Amino acid sequence: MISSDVIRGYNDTIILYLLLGGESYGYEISKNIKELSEEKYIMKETTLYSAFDRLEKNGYIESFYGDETFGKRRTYYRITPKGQAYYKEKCEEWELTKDVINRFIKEWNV
Amino acid sequence: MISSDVIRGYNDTIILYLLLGGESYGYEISKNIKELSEEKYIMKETTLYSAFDRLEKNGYIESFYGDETFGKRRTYYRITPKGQAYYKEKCEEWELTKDVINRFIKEWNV
DNA sequence: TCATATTACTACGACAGACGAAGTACGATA
DNA sequence: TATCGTACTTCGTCTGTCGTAGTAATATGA
Repeated sequence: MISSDVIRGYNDTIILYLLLGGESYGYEISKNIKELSEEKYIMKETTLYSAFDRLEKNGYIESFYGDETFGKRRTYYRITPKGQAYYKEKCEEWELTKDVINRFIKEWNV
Repeated sequence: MISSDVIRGYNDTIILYLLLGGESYGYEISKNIKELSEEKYIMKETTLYSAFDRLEKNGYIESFYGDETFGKRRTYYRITPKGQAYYKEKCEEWELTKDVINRFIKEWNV
């Protein structure tokens, strides 16, 4: 399992990535993260929803209510152009980060 | 420049890596990080020294005073066997983390 | 029919780690 | 005499994560 301190800086990016694939809502995104990571990373609910707030405050996503006539009402999110630009930036940063951290990592493939 | 939230989970690992190369002290480690990362990552002093405290509390490093007869007295650190084991663990975790985050990253090499 | 599970959140409070600002202490150089 | 570089230390703030708990609706099974 991956410790949250490691992935911390990428929670927002992970959410934005999934929203690039179309509008979605909390519970679905949570399941998608679990699936795509093959259970190796599970984002906690509170972490997820606080990330939505932060992303919306920054203008990276927009929220709206679904028109479900059944079940509990969902809050849907869609990525904004600003969010897409931010996502792209983060992807570039990631390549740099990988490169830098790798310099401090040894390979133990013995 | 790399944002600190990203590298957060690896500050301890970075320090341990440098201590694997031999005993050292804060200021030197700070400079080594700067050099090895080619200025792409600069660990803040407060972050560095609080990491030392944490690492020592966890038994991953040991501290001792240098016997400088000039200049301000340095606190040296050396990595313990427990610290080496922890470092190794972190290296393995890093491979997993890279793999997971990569699944949420797009390549923009256009 | 009653309990439990699943979906879909919200609120609250605690905690850890990063970091800015400022200060201390020493030596070397200009 | 002043400033720069070395080598830290203290203090307080902020952000993000997360545990706990609660709400609200539908679906499933005994």
